[in-house]
Amino acid sequence: MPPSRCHSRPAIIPVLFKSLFRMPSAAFIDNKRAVAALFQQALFSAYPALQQDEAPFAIEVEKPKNPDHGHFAVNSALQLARKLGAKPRDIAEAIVAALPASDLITGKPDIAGPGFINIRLAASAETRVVPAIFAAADEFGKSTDGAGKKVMVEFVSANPTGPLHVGHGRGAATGDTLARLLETQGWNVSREFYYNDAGAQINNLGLSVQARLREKAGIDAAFPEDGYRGQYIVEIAERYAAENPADAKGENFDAVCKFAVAALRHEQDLDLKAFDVQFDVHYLESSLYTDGLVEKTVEHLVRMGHTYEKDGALWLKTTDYGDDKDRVMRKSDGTFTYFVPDIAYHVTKWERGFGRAITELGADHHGSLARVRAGLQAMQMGVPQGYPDYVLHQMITVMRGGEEVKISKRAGSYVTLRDLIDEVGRDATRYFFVMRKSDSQLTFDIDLAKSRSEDNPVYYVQYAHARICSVLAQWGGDVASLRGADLSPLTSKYESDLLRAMADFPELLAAAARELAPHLVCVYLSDLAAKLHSYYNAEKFLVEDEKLKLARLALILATRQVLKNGLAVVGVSAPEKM
RNA sequence: GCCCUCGUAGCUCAGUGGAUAGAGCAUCCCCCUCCUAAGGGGAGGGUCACACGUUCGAUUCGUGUCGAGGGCGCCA
Repeated sequence: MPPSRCHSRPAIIPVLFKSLFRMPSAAFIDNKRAVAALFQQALFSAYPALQQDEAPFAIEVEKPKNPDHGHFAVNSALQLARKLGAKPRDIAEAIVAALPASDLITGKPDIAGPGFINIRLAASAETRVVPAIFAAADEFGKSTDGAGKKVMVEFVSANPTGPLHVGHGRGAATGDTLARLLETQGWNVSREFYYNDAGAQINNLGLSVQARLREKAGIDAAFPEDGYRGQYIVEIAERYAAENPADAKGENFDAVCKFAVAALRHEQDLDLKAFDVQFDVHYLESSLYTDGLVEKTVEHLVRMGHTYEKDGALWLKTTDYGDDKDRVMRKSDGTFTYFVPDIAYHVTKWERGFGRAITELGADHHGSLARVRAGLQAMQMGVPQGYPDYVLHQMITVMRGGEEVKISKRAGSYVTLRDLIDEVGRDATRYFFVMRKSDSQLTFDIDLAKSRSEDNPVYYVQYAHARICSVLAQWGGDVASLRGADLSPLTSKYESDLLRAMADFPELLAAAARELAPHLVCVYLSDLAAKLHSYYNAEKFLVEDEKLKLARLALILATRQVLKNGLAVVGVSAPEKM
């Protein structure tokens, strides 16, 4: 296991405490809460009876998507219309009339449409986010809600039977971004890779390599029917023969298997490193057998009484826990089915102190979800019912030359993760995989990604960052001096849009982590970049008016910080030049 | 047949219990004597698959139908 991450882990704790004291990102959220509190007060003063309810009505403040509707909107008048037996607009009038004076809000709230109350913040409240960003810097947007609790994110978990393909790439990008997201929320995250290095697949791998060795040695041998036909098998065979001249025919089957697995694991590790994905732990399925955990798990399940013997096999009554049919645990030939080590593995997650675990899988494995959960419940060892959380990513359709490329290890047709990283670039590949909701299918057009890489959305976001760097460089002043800039000249629509978008960042990260939805970060970044580009084209930053210039530079400096922080969550670089 | 996910612009995809459903690409028209045009502004393009229900309000929630993908083996 790579030690680097393990060593860096303890550093999280002081960071948490530091940010707790600073509360860097609380500024704008407080605006929202303060507005809610004002309206709560107004509501109870206009309708005192509401306060007497056992569950008093709570004001909800939301952000309207249409900017013409102000910074915040309150829809309580609509929600209360029936209960109060009054027209929504009349209720809204009464609430607004009862509103206490406050320097938070500018002007009188509008009553619009069917009964929305639209609120505009005072400029001083709006710009508060900028100094908050400067103070928190790389920590802006983070939260301590996770309280340092342990969570494991298991992802990729490819069998060591071939190179990583595009599907693994999607899993790697999704899982790693999830891990980064949880870290922003103060969780103590461990990234884990589970190797299915036991069982029929490995046997099959060994047979495939062996067949190529025999071919090489001029022995007429049939290639295994379900064998792996990829070119990489031939290469492994060649290397095996070169490094083991005494066994050029591959008669030592165990040695061939070990060699092939080691070679493929090494390749996979290199690919993941190139993708900037690092694991804390690589867990070997084979160790579950050698450590006796599979046997132990089976014995425990039998003792708990959710098993039975039938047709010479041992069955687990997964139907007791919501599965649609019972599952065989031990086959009539005495070997275990794959889902037994799966359960044993998840038991170790719980026993290793992970109160929360997230398993990132391709959707083609979703069948294992109900079985593993059922198995954990049948263990009756206090594991919560929904353990572990699952994030499934849908299949990828790969297009090349206008035609679909069928991904098949056995047939040998392949687009590897390495191909994408080499041809499209790490940043673009990661961004592309994360920008789509993981449970919708995505089409990866290789030609488009390669030949028109400038159309890739990641450049749009990175360009915004680079543009800001360029402006600041031309200004040539001391960036630190912008920290205390007077922000009152920031009054345009573009400036207000940027301020509001940046103030949303902490909530966005919290929501993306809560929903286990990394793509929301990309959606956000793309939106923030668009606001910067619009601003750039509409206004000049390096203007004569010194006060205005410094205010604008402070604003884009803050924007650069938020872009950088967001890109870091997705694992994409923030270049200073492009 | 049963289970899971999805169905939103020509294409690839976001989004939401609320006000006029968005972006990129593609098509068309504009914008660099000016901080990077890898950019911006504008036009066209939609029965949010369909039906019924819940709701003051449904594209969003529920049920059903249709369509796409995946899973349903003593394979992993």
